[in-house]
Amino acid sequence: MKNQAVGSSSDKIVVAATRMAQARGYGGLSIRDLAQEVGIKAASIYHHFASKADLAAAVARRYWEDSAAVLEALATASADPLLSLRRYPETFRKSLESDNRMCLSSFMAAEYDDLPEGVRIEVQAFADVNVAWLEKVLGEAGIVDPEQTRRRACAIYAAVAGAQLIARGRADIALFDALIESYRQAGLLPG
Amino acid sequence: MKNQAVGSSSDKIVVAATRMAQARGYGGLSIRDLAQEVGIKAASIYHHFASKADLAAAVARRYWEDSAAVLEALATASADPLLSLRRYPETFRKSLESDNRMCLSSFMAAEYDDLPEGVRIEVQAFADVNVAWLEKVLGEAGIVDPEQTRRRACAIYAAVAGAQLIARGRADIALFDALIESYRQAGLLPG
DNA sequence: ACCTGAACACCGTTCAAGT
DNA sequence: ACCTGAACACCGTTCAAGT
Repeated sequence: MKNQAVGSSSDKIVVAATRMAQARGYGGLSIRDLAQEVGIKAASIYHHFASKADLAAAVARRYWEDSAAVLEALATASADPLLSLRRYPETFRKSLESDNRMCLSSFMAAEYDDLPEGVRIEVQAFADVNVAWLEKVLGEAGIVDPEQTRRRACAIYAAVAGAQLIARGRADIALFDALIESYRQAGLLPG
Repeated sequence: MKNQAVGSSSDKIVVAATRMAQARGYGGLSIRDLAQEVGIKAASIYHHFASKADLAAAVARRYWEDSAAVLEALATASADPLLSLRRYPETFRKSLESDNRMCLSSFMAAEYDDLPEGVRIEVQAFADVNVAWLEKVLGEAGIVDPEQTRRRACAIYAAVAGAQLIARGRADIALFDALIESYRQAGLLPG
């Protein structure tokens, strides 16, 4: 389940790199800054990861794995699928609460052109996980034409990611809340 | 109206920088690459712009000015506000059509933490222009509770930007079209 | 196994010097 | 006015050398 023992050097690197990438993206992920934060030299990072691309791929993989676990927990915690749907935007809100950070996968989607292949795959996996979860919960809720659940799941994911992006651009978490509420009023999300 | 004469060196720099920033963001905007594309040396860029921040601010300002003009033309071209609304997503689709590029303002919203103050202001102006246009056209169409037009305008802008971001992450313009169509079916955009 | 200093080829930026 | 070569302090990365 865990790829690195909690508290190990590799683990500390991944955790710090995740936070940095959520604030500055793949391009802004600085090996030298990262090393300083972990308390080692830049060259030592390469003892744990073969390259920046490898590190970022590990970071992105762990990111979607953790996200999948959070969504799973959310679905089992609230027996009512409608409540799960209602709480879905909270997973994106949490990033903004943490110093206006954003979803690593959204940031890296923007950086598509400069993304190594191995990172791209893990970034897309995050989207897959979110859409699959939404599709399942939408199906259980039965509020959408069965033939449209997947399309609606994609739409919700894209819209929530967009709300987070625009709110980050203003460092305004209240704007995120207002956007989600507008989605509900418009009928994109269940009220 | 125009800040640089068309065809001048400054103009060529801004045009090339805009395309580069739409593909690689502010951080990925390389002065050396840019100079090479324009056919001068990197140091020469600084004869036209005091710094990378100044150049990026000029780029972002021109970007929202051009965008405002395009939206104005769209509104006057189609007398029916519902038709204007229907065509609004096309303005975001065009970036994807151009080698999977994205909205400069969306990319830079992600880069919020690393954005110089002068650039931030112009980036936010783009959002303001889009929301104001949507608010006006939504009002004319009269399809939304008058007290909710501004909130709905924000929601549409955020959702369309999100659709572009997610479609770029897959280099899949058909996904953008599907997302916009889903927004219409869900009721966020008029059918 | 884990870390490091020194080096490599880059980057944005500055500046004195050219035309 | 416009451009440039050379330099500055950075960057990701490599590697031989340390423990």
